[in-house]
Order: sequence, then C-alpha cells, then structure tokens
Amino acid sequence: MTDIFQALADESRRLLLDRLFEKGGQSLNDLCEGFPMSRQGVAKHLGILEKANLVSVHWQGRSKLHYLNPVPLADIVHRWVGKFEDARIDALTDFKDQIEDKQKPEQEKRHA
Amino acid sequence: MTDIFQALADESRRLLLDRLFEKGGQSLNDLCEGFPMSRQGVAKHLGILEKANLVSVHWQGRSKLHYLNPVPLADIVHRWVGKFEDARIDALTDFKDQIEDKQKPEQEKRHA
DNA sequence: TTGACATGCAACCATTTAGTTGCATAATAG
DNA sequence: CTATTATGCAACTAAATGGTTGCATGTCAA
Repeated sequence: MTDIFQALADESRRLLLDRLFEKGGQSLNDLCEGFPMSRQGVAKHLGILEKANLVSVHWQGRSKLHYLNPVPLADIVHRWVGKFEDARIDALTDFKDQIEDKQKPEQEKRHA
Repeated sequence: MTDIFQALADESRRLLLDRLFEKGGQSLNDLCEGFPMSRQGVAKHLGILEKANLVSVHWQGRSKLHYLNPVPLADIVHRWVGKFEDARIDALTDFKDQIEDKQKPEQEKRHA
C-alpha cells in the first residue's frame, strides 16, 4: 500500500488515471497504446496506482483489466478542508457507496 | 507555479499544511519550531507550497506570515470525479469565494 | 550606525525515482 | 506439444528530489 500522494505525483500516472476515467476495464496492452513509454514502464506505473488503491484490477483469463477507483481522492481534500466546511464535504464523500458498487463491472455506464 | 500534485507528494510538506490548517499566519521560524529539519529545509518546502498556490503569504515587517489555501485541493478531485457526480462536487467548490476572503486576515476564526 | 533577527539564494550530496532492457512465467490457439 | 500472447520480476542508468551548509540581504531596536 504505497502513498496515494506519491502515486499522484507523476504526470504519466495521472494520464493513466485519465484513460481509465474515460474507459474502465482496459488491459495493460490497451493502456500502452499510444503511450510514449515501454510496456514495462506502464506496468510499473499501474502497479504503483494499484498499491495506492487508485486502480483496482480484475483478471479475465490471461488479461488483467484495470479500473479507476476514485474513492481515495475524496480523502485527500478531507484532510485539509474537513473541519472547515464539514457539512458540504460530507456531500462529497456520500457517493462512496455508489462508487464501490461500480468497481468490477464494465463501467461504461459512467458516461452513457 | 509548480505542480500541486508534486507539492503534495512530500510528507514534510503535508505536515506543514497540517500546521497551517491548525493555525494560520505563522512565520517561517514559527513553523520551524519542533520540525526535524533545518530552517532552510522548511523554507524550501514552503517555497514549493507557495508556488503550487497551496500557501499564500503576507508580509508584516520583517516577518513573512503563511496561510493555507485549500482551494486548489478541490480541483484535484474534480479531475477524476468531476463528470461523475458533478452536482455534488459543485457544492464543494462553492466555498471558494468564502475562502478567498480569508486570505490575509488573522484567520483564527476558522475554528472559533 | 551597530547589532540582532528573519528570510533568501546557491552550491553541494545522498537517496529516490522514472524509465530502460532482458529474461521468466502463465494462459490461450492451433 | 508448440506458438503466441499477456503479464511479472530484476538489474541498471540518468535525472529529480530532499536535505544540508555557508553566505547575503533586508528590517527592527537601541
């Protein structure tokens, strides 16, 4: 379980999150497509994101499918604005439950 | 203007934000107190936080007073959960205006 | 003006980290 | 079983980063 802040510190990893945000369930090779980096480079980044719990995976045969997990992101803000405007931030963390339901499925419903 | 993600990647900087979250308007020397690092080390971190717009400053005589600016934090979440549950996140960004008013004053009102 | 206090700048060093290449392992297709 | 496809592990290199020390600049008090 690596640090979420450190996981987000790299632009390549943020771009990978962008890709998974656009479309969940992509394999390593999918994510390598058009990415200016070797396959192992991407795999390394995905591993870091995984350990930080920002990406969850789902094996399907010999393919490892990746999904964005936005939940821990809310906690970041919570650290420094929590006491500040708690009532409103609580609205933010509300959708934790909804998100957790969408973890493994095909996820395209996100921008249907 | 350095990267906000990179600014948050270091634990020392996060602790400095914690301190400024607890009490705004602290000088460099104030923040050095009890911090396991040289004064210049702290100054370097504060400089990075400043350039990332997470800390704003206010000169008073020969003292530079530091204040936490939590606004950019909301944008982090917005990047990956924005389209997702926009209505609710909007509630989060609502208090931008309120925060911007509190930039220079003594700020203890925060947890009055 | 002198001295003390508060911050700023720059060079330097040790460690971490992003990326590479090469090889190993596991599962599907024929 | 053999090929191919998809991922995993390890060693290595170049660059970025966190922290240090030393000195410079600017402000307040006497």
